[in-house]
Amino acid sequence: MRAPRPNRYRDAWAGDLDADRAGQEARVAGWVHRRRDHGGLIFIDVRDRTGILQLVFHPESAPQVHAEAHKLRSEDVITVTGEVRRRDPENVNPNLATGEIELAVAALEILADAETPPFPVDDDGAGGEVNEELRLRHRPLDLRRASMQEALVLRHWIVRAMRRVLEDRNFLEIETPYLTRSTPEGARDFLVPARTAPGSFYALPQSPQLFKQLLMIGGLERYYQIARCFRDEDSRADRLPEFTQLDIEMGFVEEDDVIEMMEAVMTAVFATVDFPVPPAPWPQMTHAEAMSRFGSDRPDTRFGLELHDLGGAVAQSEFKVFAGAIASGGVVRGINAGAHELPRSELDALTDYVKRYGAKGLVWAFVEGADAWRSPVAKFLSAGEIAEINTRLQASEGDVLFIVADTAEVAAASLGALRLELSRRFSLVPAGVHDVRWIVRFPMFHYSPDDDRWDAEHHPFTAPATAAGELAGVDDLDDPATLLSRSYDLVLDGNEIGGGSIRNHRLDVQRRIFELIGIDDEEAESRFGFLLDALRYGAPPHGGIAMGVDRIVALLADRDNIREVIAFPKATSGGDPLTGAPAPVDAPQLRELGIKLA
RNA sequence: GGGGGCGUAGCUCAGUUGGUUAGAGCGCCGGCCUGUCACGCCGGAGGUCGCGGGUUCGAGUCCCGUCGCUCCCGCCA
Repeated sequence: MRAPRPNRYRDAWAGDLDADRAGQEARVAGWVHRRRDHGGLIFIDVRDRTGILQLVFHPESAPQVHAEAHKLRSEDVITVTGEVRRRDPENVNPNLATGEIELAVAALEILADAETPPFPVDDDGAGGEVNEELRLRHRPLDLRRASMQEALVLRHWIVRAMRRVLEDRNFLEIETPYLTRSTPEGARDFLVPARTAPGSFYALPQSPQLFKQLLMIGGLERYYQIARCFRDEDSRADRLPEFTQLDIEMGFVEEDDVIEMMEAVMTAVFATVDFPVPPAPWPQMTHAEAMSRFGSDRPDTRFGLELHDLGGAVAQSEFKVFAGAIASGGVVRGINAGAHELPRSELDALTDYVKRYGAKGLVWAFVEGADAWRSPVAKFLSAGEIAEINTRLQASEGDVLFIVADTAEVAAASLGALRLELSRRFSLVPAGVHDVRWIVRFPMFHYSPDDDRWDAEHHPFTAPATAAGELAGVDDLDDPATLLSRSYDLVLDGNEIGGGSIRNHRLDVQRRIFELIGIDDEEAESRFGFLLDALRYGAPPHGGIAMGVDRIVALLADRDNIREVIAFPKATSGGDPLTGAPAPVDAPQLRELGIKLA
């Protein structure tokens, strides 16, 4: 790291000093990381952003300073001046970057006392993980920990790599509004009451989607933005109400143009942090294939255990669970988990596991021969049926099979989740192996039984594709069930890290899509009139993508939670333990906004 | 909205079948210590067992409720 401009507090970073400075005077500043007070000699580890440096206080050479150093405690803020000394060989600490040197302190100034911290600030101390709410409540202290500093530094380098590639390719960084218009559909909006229009509200953007399309229509081809997005939905380990996207849109492009651009961006990101992935171009798998082989639209393809259809083998079976599922339009699908012996308790646990995804049950079977099983359902199946299932699952003696009979959606969701659970139990993902791939051609619509209508799978601004993969015109849009979209998601090791699509630049197609999802002309005009207007005056073909910055950083930093790579995250509940947000506001504030609490 | 896990000292945790004065490691405070680096040794302080109610002769432990954190399902165009 570049040396700091010398000032009253320091002329060197603690973690940067090395033997080249031996014999010279240096001034460093930082926090007391740890003290080892021998009564005579006192050792203090001082810590700044760059690392740790050992200070030595000698009683003879600087008695007053030595006496002062007795008072130092964890997290006190100090600045010291002294001579950089090479350590004797037997005193070198190989675990410390600055372990070959130390600073013999001649002058000490305590800049701030610290109360005893509520939790240890060092990562390598004894004890386990500190309660996360406590960490968030004292986030400034928590941020001093090496693991948090590393994560935020990594985040900086990742975003920097993204910007560099985009700037090399003539992208413009443009900001879009945070106070915007609510367009319900999709996630719940965060609302902001408008003082100047009582009863009316701004909404915080769920994404800059419409604005970036308007930028393309505005001729500002090639836009990007590191954009904060807001969705008022429940949190998860990889999902918070407030999150960051790398948002991109390009004019005069098709799928391949966006994909090639993003492969360049992500290749730079992976290289920056030495994350080993296969070289681009990355494989493209259709959504249909992903669902059928892996039961997921973000498949982890680093291990097998693929799903296989067994419907043909059991449609006529005496076993009503299987035959009935087929008869009522469902499916019977299974996976071969390989040769494993599982106790009944684990089989029961796996059954409970798939029930979370809506499955009514889980059929398990241990293969004992070409047409023989040990299984609770073996007696309901003919030898021929068992043999056919074994063949379809490529099963051999000793393998354990899992089968679900249900609707296509439930079978995919439960077996897709089961395969991931089994991969954890059996440690099936090889260490150090990573997989990046595109999932393309999502269905344009999905049917929502609750609302009895078709909803956009991605969003209603996505361009439809015919089954042949052609750009669809209005005439092709009559059967929502069969329509695909010109969309693409980027998946890393089974995690969706980004997604986008080619958009509708033709007014007639856009209107037809609104119609198909139950938005009539009047409603479309009132809610999206500004977009439809813009489409009237010459919109270029355009498309783009949005990447989940928090997720990308968490995966590359090997954290299992995006809160670990965000400086000031919300807790799972949506609250902020640091500031206490959300919090009640004064009555006058509410009055001014024309709001009366129920 | 639903399900699982957790909540005991400043931190991380243990606490058996309900039974004497609730423990450990780290941290903290005091003393000793001149080559440590998770320094060492000796001594000490520190508890609303998340909160409220109930059962019981007796509750950290059992029951009901509630709050907080967390993971998951729903939700997330």
